[in-house]
Amino acid sequence: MGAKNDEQDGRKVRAKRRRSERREQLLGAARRVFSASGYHACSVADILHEAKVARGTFYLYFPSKRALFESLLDQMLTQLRGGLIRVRPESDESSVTEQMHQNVRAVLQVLEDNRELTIILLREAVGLDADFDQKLNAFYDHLSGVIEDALVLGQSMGIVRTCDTKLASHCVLGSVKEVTTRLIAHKDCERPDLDR
Amino acid sequence: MGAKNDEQDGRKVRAKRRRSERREQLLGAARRVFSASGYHACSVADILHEAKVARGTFYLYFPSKRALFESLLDQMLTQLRGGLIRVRPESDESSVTEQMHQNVRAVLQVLEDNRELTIILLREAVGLDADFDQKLNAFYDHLSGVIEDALVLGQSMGIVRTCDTKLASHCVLGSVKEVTTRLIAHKDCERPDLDR
Amino acid sequence: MGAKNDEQDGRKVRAKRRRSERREQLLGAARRVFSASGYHACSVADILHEAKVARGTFYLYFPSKRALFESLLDQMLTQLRGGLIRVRPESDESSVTEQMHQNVRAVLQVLEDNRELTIILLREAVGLDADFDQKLNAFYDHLSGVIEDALVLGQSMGIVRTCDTKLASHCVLGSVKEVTTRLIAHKDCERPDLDR
Amino acid sequence: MGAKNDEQDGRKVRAKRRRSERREQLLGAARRVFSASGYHACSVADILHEAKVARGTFYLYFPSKRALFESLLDQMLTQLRGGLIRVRPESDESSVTEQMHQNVRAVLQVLEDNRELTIILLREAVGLDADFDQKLNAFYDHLSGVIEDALVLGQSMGIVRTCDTKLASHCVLGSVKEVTTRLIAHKDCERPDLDR
DNA sequence: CATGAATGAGTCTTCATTCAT
DNA sequence: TATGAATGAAGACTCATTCAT
Repeated sequence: MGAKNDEQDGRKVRAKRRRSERREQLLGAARRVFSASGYHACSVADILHEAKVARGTFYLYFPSKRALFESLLDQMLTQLRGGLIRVRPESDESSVTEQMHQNVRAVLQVLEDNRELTIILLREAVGLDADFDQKLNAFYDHLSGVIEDALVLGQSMGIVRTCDTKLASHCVLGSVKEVTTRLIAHKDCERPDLDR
Repeated sequence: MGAKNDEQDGRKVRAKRRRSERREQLLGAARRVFSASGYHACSVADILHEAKVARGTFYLYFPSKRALFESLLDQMLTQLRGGLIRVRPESDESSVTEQMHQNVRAVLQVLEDNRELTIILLREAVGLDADFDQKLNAFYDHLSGVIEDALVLGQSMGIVRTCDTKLASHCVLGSVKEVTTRLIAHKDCERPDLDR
Repeated sequence: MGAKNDEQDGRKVRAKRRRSERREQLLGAARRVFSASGYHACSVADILHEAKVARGTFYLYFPSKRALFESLLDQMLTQLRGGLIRVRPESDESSVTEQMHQNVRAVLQVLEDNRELTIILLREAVGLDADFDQKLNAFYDHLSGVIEDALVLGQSMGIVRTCDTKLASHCVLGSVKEVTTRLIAHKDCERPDLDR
Repeated sequence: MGAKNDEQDGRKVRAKRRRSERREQLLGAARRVFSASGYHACSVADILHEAKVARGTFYLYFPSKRALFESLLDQMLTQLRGGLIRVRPESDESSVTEQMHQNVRAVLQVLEDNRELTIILLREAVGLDADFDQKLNAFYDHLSGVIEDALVLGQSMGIVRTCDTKLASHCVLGSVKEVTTRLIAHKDCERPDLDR
């Protein structure tokens, strides 16, 4: 009996693994084709072809093309959020600056490691649809909030010039976006790590 | 004889006026629907409906949906370029800062006056198609060039901190884009005019 | 009074002349474009362009594109019928053969003089529409009837071999059509006048 | 293992059969509607309706309406070419005449067995488009070449009267075309097999 | 009479999604 | 679970014809 259960469990586990592998296979293919030709320019058929998977299989793993794209976006946002730390006040000034740099570096690292996803984030996900826009906005608000906190802290410690921190945070965010856009467009790998 | 020619000429002039009015009518309608639902989400039929114009009429003024969109984009880029002045070196320091502010104000003004076109520029025209991307990039390069010149000048006069001017220009550009995006999204009309 | 009537009459006559000139202008243009690209491949716009006439004007002279084509076809059939003579029995044998040759020559002459119309007759008017087909068939029946009569006569005089005259007439007709088709296609102007 | 492969193979074979059945279904429907109303007069929708097949299915089997028509035409030409034998010189005179008769009979047989395709060949495919014209011309040239060879051979054997064989071959071809046209138009099934 | 802007029915084609095997 | 044939709604675009000037 136990043996039979074990056997079943093993089968289930293996099945689950296979399932998530297939999913990943599709996500990877989608990442490539979306980043290459854009959401609208590429059809489900393109993804299928890239993933070497049959039509019906696609809909076994994702309810729609749109949902697949959403997964891709979420994947990106999660990774980005993961690398982010909230800058903590510390007695040591250098430590604070260091934390900020670390954040910037982390974000840039993720962006660079996932060039395809970055393209999708900055080019394809913009203006696709109201829901995506909201999701992106929420993320950017979060990001800009983190930045603002850091700036406020910096101001209180005298490291950062006095200014409208909210506005400034948007500027920082915009700067990062713009510079990244340039990077992925031009593939010049060198970028100075002095951001502001 | 002269009378007949005059008559014909008059007719031609009126015809030309009516033609450009119709064109504007279509452009206006397209501006509204594109900015509301995006390029892909809205069909030619939507524009037709908004403009209260028949199907065939559309193709009398534009060879394709894409071409109409291009006109819209060009319209925006032209306006934006028009408001821009190249910052000139002057003996007076305040004058230089003033010129830079003036530029920023001009750009923001155009953006604000054409909320719909701005949305199209910042949201819809991104990642649409290789040709559009190129056009946009060229424009942004131009813009960032103007900014860089101003920064270089500012540095030589000691107004601007020493830094990588190219990178800085991208940051400024990114800041403007991001802030503008926020503005058109949130409709909070007030924004400080101190940029950097 | 008489003078006034004369004046009016003169005006009417001139008007009528102008009218038929315009008509001819359109027919000529249509002949050219139809023979060049075929009925379906060429639009009313093409005819307009060739005739240098405005859109509305077209419908002042012809109720539809189809009607114009019909006029063209009728024009051709009339010309062809005109050149045709019914072979008459004569005592003189050579005279009969001569009449038959004359007919063939007349038809070929018309066909050659109106290369464009011939193309239309043999290529464009085939399979266009049930009505046209009927009209064409009627014409060909007439033609084949004339031929048959001649053959019967020839047989009774011992000039023509004994055979199914109806079938033979179709063969003669088919031969003429095929050879003509070759002629207009290859533009080799020489053709032997021995037909059977 | 073998079992699994066998299973797959079986499936593939059945799929291939179904595929060509569907294709035939569409070709058949197209044959009917094209021969009834002509290429231009009938829309893809008409074929769909006749074949009781969905819109998308059509484009799964043919890239375009034009391509489908081309398949139809090719089908006809292939059949016609298939029934054709090149007349071979033999010592026996009767054998040669017999070969020629056999050819004529074969062609007429194919034409009669495929009334719809014949209509398409003789009525619809004429003057459709430059490419089709070329294809047809090539075929007719081939045909007329075969006929000419036979005539030359006949002349050398004294069976056929002395004349311009090239011209005569066109006449024979034209005769066959014309007679066939009559046959499919009038549905009188009997025709004498003495052709010339 | 002449003009040409406006019309809208009609056509082909695409593609995300479903479903029988 | 995997497959891929079938589906049909939806889209862009054409063009013969009408009509106000």
